[in-house]
Amino acid sequence: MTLSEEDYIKTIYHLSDFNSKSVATNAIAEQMKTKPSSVTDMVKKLSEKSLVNYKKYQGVSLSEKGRLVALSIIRKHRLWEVFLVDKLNFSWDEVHVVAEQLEHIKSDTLIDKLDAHLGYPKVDPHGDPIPNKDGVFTKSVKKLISELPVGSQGVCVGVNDSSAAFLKFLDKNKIALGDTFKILEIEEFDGSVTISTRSGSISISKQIATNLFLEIVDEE
Amino acid sequence: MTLSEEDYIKTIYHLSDFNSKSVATNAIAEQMKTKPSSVTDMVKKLSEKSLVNYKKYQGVSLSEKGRLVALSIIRKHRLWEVFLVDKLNFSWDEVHVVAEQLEHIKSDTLIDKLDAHLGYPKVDPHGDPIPNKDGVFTKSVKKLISELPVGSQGVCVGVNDSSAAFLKFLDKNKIALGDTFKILEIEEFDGSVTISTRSGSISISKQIATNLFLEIVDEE
DNA sequence: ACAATTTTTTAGTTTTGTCTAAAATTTATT
DNA sequence: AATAAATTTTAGACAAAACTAAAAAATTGT
Ligand SMILES: [Mn+2]
Ligand SMILES: [Mn+2]
Ligand SMILES: [Mn+2]
Ligand SMILES: [Mn+2]
Repeated sequence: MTLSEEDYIKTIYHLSDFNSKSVATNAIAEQMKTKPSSVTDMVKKLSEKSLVNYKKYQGVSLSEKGRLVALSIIRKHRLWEVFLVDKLNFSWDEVHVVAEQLEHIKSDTLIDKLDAHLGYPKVDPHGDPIPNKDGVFTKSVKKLISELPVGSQGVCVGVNDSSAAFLKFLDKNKIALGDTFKILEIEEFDGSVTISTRSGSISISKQIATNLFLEIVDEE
Repeated sequence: MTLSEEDYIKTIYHLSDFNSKSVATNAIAEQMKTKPSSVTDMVKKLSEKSLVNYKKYQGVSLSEKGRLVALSIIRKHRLWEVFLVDKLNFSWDEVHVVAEQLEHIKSDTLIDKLDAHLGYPKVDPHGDPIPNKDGVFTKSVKKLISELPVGSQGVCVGVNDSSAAFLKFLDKNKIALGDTFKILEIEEFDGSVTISTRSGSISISKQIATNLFLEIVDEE
């Protein structure tokens, strides 16, 4: 597998919503910052290798083989992210770009030994689950703050938007993975939400509420 | 810089004997397992970027700029080798192939933090020095066992041949970096050398003697 | 010195992944 | 249902990095 093929497979996986549903050529092109005609060429090639299911004008979906390739790349990406944060003291908003490169290093031994060295982590620094060698991972029952009713309580376990800008914003506002939040009030007018934290209660905008995942502890 | 350009620069550096002397097209082709015509094409390209000095039919040498690029790649290669051995428990004969990939990861922050994490090592697992950020490194005064007279004593600090086969041979014969050896006898007939180790004295063939470096402690 | 050999370069292809422009197909609108 | 708009594919071209075959230059042997 070439680096480029791997990037296409990963993009198709993410756009198909972990659901192996059909993805549009234009969507892939936009995500990969390339042209639709280039996507068509590559999709044909991936189809030849039976990594994707493809019929002209019908969109593309990952085959089971392709899904396993995607999960193996995602496993590597997330393990490297854990390494960068836990061992090299990167902050969680810096690791993604470096992991984009490291995920393409080819060595099964390397990734096994890295996994062991990190103590077999289950999630990456953004709260996303790390698949095992066979592509199996536990999809946690997490919900966006914006989807929860007043009174819900849970542990912050992930972000929807993992851009450096958003992650920096969270750091500045002392919101971190592992924090426990309770929904105190939802403002109908603008969708902003008041939540309680250890250090008191704060109000977060609707935009923030739609980008933070809680793992529900208690739903009164 | 592309991955391929980096590999050419590194090869030219090694073939020029760390000496910026002129290297033959055929030598590069052989080392890189490619054809001389491909080398000529690439050398022209590197010359355009003033990474090498090149005149038709005159061979090629690294410019100062090219030398610094080479040292930066070698720095990365050797730091990753230390990481693989010290942190991930690779054995020293397995690390080279993986480091060949890792050396191309582009992130200054990454390599700085890796260096710190490893405790700023001075040499890699094969005894080769690690250049600092500015390309400065201490060239140790090491000599091949085959070049030393009877009575010499020194610490084993490096290998000339770093193939997996040779490194495995050393492990099997309980020869490791850091061991102290003394030259007891040199057999004129076949060039084999008897050396004393902690565990007794052993005889090594001429071929081994020309591939092990000692840092001289005492030369009687 | 000059012919033979070796080394190096040039010229012309190939493969991978990209692009633009145009054609084909599907989807949306009246 | 017909037309307009958007999406997708095809056709043809290009840059990077490799190759083969042939030409040019340098080196070696007599
Ligand atoms: Mn990431
Ligand atoms: Mn992540
Ligand atoms: Mn090495
Ligand atoms: Mn080494």
